[in-house]
Amino acid sequence: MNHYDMGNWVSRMRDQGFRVTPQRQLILDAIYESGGHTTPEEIYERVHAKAPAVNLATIYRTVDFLRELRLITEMSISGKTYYEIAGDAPHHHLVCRCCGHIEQIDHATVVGLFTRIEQEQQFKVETDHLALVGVCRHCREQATPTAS
Amino acid sequence: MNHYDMGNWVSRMRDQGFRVTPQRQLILDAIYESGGHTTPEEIYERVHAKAPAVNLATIYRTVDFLRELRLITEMSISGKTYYEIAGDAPHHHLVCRCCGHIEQIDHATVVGLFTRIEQEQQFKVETDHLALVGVCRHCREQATPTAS
DNA sequence: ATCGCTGTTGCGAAAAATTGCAATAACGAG
DNA sequence: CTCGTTATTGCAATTTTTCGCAACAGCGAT
Ligand SMILES: [Mn+2]
Ligand SMILES: [Mn+2]
Ligand SMILES: [Zn+2]
Ligand SMILES: [Zn+2]
Repeated sequence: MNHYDMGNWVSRMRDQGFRVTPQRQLILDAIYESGGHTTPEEIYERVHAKAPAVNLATIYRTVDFLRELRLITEMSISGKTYYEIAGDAPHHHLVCRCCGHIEQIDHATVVGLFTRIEQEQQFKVETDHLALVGVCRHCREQATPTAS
Repeated sequence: MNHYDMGNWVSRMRDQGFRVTPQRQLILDAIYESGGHTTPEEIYERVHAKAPAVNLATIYRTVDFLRELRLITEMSISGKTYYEIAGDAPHHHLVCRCCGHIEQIDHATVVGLFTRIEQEQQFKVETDHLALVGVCRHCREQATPTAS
């Protein structure tokens, strides 16, 4: 037993016919230890430090695999792709296109929209990591001298 | 005069110190003619048919440029990047992760969330092309035999 | 119409991400 | 524990996307 709910996903993985490999554990660990949003390249470096034999292609394949299993979430910010451990409570982000600052908002803020779409369109929204781009409070003040 | 509001963006481009080149017109045309969401590769083929000399690198650079000018919108669906002419009214999409079907929803559906975030967090959301992933009506019926 | 400044492009090279395939190893059965 | 099946990995080759830079060309000024 290490951290998060390891042991849970181990059996869940095996039950579905997938295999629990040291590579998958290392990669999941690396994402977890990175704390926040991390890139395949960062994951690779972290894993490579412990296990130099692990190939970069395995990183790409595995993050995709872990995402499909919903153990991690994927987010694309200005072209780059980031991964993060999927906690029990989903969260989302506001990304400032001026200063690049990223702030977090919780699921409750957006879930109203999701349920309304589900009621009106019978479409079950499952997005668990949204990135809304815009202008943050600080940059708005700066950009507005007096006018408008 | 051709279509959309050409002539408007031409001067807007020049006013900002950018140049109106045949490549940029061809690429904008290609995206427009594609109708819906299109990829850099598709844009390239379309442009290449008319002007074989245009380089693929120019496609990538130009879609980025046009996106910054907000003449087109960028959307990432399951890893792939798509572009589309930015109409006067923004719209968004519901993407089914089972069948891949994409349906459109209009800005009014989501704008409530945006204004609420603006009021509560002073963050001005400008996202004009959201892709919400989930399960469409059809796939939900199929996947639910009787239970739950 | 010509000139000069500098934003853009084409081109080749580099970097990032994906894929096919043979070798490896997880893990259920005996 | 040993074996056999087959999911997974490492590796090399491909494909996709980005980058540096010299040549080119848009466009304002003359
Ligand atoms: Mn996050
Ligand atoms: Mn669209
Ligand atoms: Zn900002
Ligand atoms: Zn569907």
